[in-house]
Amino acid sequence: MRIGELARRTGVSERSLRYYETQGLLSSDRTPGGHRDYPERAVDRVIRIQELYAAGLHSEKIRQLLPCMRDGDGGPSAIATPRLVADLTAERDRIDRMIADLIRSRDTLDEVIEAAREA
Amino acid sequence: MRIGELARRTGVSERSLRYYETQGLLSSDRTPGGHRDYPERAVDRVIRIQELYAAGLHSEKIRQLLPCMRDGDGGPSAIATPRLVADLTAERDRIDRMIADLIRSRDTLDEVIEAAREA
DNA sequence: CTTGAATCTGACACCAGTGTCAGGTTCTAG
DNA sequence: CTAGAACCTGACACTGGTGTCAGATTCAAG
Repeated sequence: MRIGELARRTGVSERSLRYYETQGLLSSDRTPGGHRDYPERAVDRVIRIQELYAAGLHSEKIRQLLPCMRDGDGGPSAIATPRLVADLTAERDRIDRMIADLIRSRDTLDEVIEAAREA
Repeated sequence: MRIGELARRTGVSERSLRYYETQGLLSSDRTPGGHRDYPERAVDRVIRIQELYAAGLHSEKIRQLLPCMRDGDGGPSAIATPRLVADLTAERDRIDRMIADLIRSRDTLDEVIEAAREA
């Protein structure tokens, strides 16, 4: 599929999709004229990438991580090195703390919203 | 207490504490010489502010929100306006989606980490 | 009083993913 | 063939909370 459709289906801008490519996160075939052509499984991959970005991982970590992930069609094509596992474990713990923080903030908002609803 | 102690106890840099003040999020008394002097409850407030920042709220929203929050000593000093409630509800939903995304990313990392541990 | 630690203000830089624009090329329906 | 939509590359800017530095002032212990 073309970049426009991929953008529409993932909710990620064309700009970002091209950026992902420069970062080695996303590859594409090219038409004879040079237009990008993506396989169906690019949709899942882009969504994963977007989620990982949202989780605060940087391009480089995502790039290292991607080959170790279970892909849409089949198992992972690589196993994380001990070094990478250590990094990812740290990221995991950071994400855990982030989730806890977000829950507290959500509770705070709920409290204020509820107080206003009761008034 | 002084800004150094507040920074230590909250884990927020002095730089950020001063920035919060310029944004109207945090007030302080001043010593005759001009040094900031914080009350004990500033600790909780700073932590709340930090959490809200981490949740993606901008200064302006936090500034509007703070007076409506239940403080350490007593109820809220203001009730959110309908306009603010609408904003906060949108933020709340955004945070909900963010939490869901984070959980997916955490699961992804766990999978990769586990795969490496088994290997 | 002295001295070192702590604090003050103001300014500059950064991060890194994303928005946007320009100017040109490719694709595809009619 | 043609027109318009879609895509290409490259470049510039932004965002906004935070790090950091400089130079001056204040605080508190000896």
